[in-house]
Amino acid sequence: MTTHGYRTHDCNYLRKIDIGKTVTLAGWVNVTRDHGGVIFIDLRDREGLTQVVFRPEESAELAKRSHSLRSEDVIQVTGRVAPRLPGTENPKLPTGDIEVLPSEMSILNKAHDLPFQIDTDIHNEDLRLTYRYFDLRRPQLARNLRMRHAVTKATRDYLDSQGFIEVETPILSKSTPEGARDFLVPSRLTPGKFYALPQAPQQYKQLLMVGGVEKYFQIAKCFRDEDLRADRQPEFTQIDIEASFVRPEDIYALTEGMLAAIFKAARKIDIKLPFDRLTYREAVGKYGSDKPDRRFGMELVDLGEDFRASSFKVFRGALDAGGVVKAINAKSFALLTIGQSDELTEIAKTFGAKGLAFIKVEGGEWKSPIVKFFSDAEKNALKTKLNVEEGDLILFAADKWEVATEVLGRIRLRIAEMQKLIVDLTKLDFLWVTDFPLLQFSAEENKWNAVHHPFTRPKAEDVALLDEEKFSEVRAEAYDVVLNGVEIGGGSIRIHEPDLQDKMFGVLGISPQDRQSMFGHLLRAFQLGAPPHGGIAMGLDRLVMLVCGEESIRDVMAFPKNNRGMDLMSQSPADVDPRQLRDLGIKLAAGDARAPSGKESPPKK
RNA sequence: GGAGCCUUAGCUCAAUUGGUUAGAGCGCCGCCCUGUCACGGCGGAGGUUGCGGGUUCGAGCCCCGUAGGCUCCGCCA
Repeated sequence: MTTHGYRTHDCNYLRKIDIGKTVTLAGWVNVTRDHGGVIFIDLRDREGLTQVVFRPEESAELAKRSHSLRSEDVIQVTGRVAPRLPGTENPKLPTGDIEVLPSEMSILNKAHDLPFQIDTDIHNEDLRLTYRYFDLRRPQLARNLRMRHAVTKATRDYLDSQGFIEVETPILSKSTPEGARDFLVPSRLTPGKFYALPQAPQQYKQLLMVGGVEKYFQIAKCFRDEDLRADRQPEFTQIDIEASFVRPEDIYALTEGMLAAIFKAARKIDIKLPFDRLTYREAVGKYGSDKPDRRFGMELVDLGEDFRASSFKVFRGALDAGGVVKAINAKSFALLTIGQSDELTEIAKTFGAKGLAFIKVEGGEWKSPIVKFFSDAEKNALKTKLNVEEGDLILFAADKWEVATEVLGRIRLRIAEMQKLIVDLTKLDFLWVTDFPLLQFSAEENKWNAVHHPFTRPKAEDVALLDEEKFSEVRAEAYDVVLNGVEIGGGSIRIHEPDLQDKMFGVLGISPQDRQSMFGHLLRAFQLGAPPHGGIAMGLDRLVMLVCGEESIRDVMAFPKNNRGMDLMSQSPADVDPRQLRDLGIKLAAGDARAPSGKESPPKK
């Protein structure tokens, strides 16, 4: 970018070759080193640092004024590029061979008392979020923003190269019954009615396929009114992709190519293609999770065959009831603390186990309350299958498949944290999880819900099961892409036939009237020449988080909200003027909502 | 809705496990310092230990409650 007046170069530009030039720089005072006589300033802009030196013998007046400079003042200096005195060069700085001797200096903006220092660690996230615009100057956040840009740019470039076009879809949209709670927007022009902010552009992207777009993508804002987490914000961004006349293989190849382009652009690394694939049954059976972290071992081992006729009632009973017996071997963890042991038991109970059976191998002995019930054959089976050695801790779960796998999966992850098993933090383990179940029974609602969403296609060979009402066995043409135990994207091939879609709505317990009022447009669209189609949505925030090595998506968003969904900087959500509510035909319920309390914010103009 | 951890100066943290006047570094203010690069030196200001209650001769520390923050479960793909 050319600059007119404010500066001639950025703060990471000048080198030896520029010595003698007269330049103008502008930026923030990073640090001052005031020697009483000579004063050094590290001037910072987003590109880097340049040392500026004020010397009384060059300009007494300037040197005097420079004493008042403090960190984060914004200044502009014009001066001569000079070599540093021999022996005072700074090899740590790219500009460390030179310095600027100003003949002019103006303070563009004075920084008053700082809420915290830019160059020190700060853990008070409350304070950081309140002064987010200030926190963004810290190198780490500045880097994250640029990394995010590199990711979205690589995404757009790659998808463009594959013939995809970016299409925007509405933010003011329609509430749908399935999925997360919607954010609602009252309509002034149709009082009493509401828009909903989109949880994802799902229906729109399918309708774009009906519209003949064939290859669509969008870097799309999505909104879900649910509780927050380190990796969940009420508004977040998806890389949303949909294509016509595709099979899962097409989506896999496209996604892998895109991720390769992203990691190449952002991190200059080549990721290994193609990704491994696990079915949902394999992933959960082996790792106790549908988003397995395979950067460490400790896999779940199935012991059903070995204990089918066991005299140990707990195991035998679980198997007789159609359940499973599984175990993990936490290598060299026999000496865990009481606290750790209690915590693991607590996890087991939280996720539905009655208890947590264990064997500690100490001094050549199997220390365990249950081992006395095992036959020699059973012990030998354990020893072989679990590779039991001195110092190991074996943990068992005997329950329904779903419970036993989840319990051990959660414990596996916690033990990996306790033992710090993930040593290589640069490792990237991508994989596909395929063949998800289509439906899941909700005991709470006493009905079947879509695991993915209601538009997901059942696998062709499982459609018959749908008619037989064997809902738990129906697999979906759906897939997730997982990186290091984090689900970074998911998608499916969709239903494009009105009768199949209608059948699906029926299974989900949506009445014929509701189908028409809520999805009539979609069903009609499917009667006007709908191509087979499918796609995927990638969680951009989570992806960038992993690219940056961060542990929270808040650190890769410019202006995130805190745990309670509040923006501490702008103090939103906030009261609104009563007139705004009146225009919308909204009355706050007395007592419940924090209705007008006398102390209101002044009316907006 | 539930569980865990946390809350001491503007920031990051200490406080000998219940003992006299709550300290340090950075930052801030003042003075000194002409080659530093986390410059240095001397001095100073800055605290209702989140808030409320209790136990005790005595509480930053123990107990109860409460607020806020973060992490997790529920919830959410």
